[in-house]
Amino acid sequence: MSTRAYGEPVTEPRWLDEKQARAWRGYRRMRALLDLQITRDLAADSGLSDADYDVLSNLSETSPHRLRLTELATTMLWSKSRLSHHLTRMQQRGLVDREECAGDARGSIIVLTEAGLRAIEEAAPHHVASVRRHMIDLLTDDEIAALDALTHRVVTHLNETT
Amino acid sequence: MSTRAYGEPVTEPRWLDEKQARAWRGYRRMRALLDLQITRDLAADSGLSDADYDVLSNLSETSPHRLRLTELATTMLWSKSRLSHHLTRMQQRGLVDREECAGDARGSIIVLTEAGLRAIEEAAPHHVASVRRHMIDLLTDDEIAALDALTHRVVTHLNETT
DNA sequence: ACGCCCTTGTTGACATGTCACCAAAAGAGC
DNA sequence: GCTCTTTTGGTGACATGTCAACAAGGGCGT
Repeated sequence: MSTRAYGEPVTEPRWLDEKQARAWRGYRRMRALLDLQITRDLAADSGLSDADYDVLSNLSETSPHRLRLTELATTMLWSKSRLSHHLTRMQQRGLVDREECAGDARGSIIVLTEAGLRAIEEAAPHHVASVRRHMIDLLTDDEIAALDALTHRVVTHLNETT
Repeated sequence: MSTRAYGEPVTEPRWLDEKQARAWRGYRRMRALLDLQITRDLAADSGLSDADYDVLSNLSETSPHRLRLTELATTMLWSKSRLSHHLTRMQQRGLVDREECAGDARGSIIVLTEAGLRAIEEAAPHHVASVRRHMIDLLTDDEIAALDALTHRVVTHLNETT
């Protein structure tokens, strides 16, 4: 006979075993600490926030340094609202600009300005050094390979989960 | 003779090689997608935010279900200010309570309420299932071990960087 | 052309996080 | 006991993120 009391879930939850729990907690802690450190480095070296850097980085990787707002939002996994607000602030600082979209009067094309380009070009070397120092250079080749494989599998799964 | 122009950095930045870049981008993307998904699951299953869950989880893991604010903040890597604000909101929802600290009149002891305990106990199984579904169960034993080793090494390094 | 529905980007209200500052109390040195 | 410094937790102003609603335009069928 079952010992399950009224209201208890039918299936006993499958808790994480010790190794899984260690890995999960380690991931969470690394995530938090790495974020703090990289944010600090970025602000100290370049006066940019993570969000600023991401926007500039994505824009600078396109050929004519411009993207539709929706496209940029999708790439960055941001809501259009969040991006619009953030771009307004970056525009006031002269890092990006908005252009009208030929062929779609609703459209807003986000352009990397000269100042924005300079900002990301100056920030990038410091940022890469920071990423190396606090993570990449601490890993073996095998670990880099494992991280690559594992993260891409999880990403694929999450993309399919819509 | 050097071709370094005036103002250029003395040392050429060591960019990431292809494998490192793939791993780094994969990590960043997994981080973002996993966050979104787990936040969604948590809200849908339990009506809690990530922040709520973290607070409740840390409190529930202590013996008498209470912690000094500073201690909790340190454990969570949050600022005292952020924690204080968040606790005020959680207190209004009845999930936690503040007690005076015997022996230190400045002190604020954060207590998990009955409602808070119920909330975390109901949320936990769903949350673990979510973590499994979107990450842990997608990894091999070797990958779990690699993740464990790698994250703890990075965490140790970051802790030493003060 | 017209009606209909979808997409686009923005906005304002509100939730949350950050930062600088503060009062009160604890702790250290004398 | 008495300064002086540090720690503690909180607060308000402000920066940032979320959410729902919106106006304006595109695209489609007829």
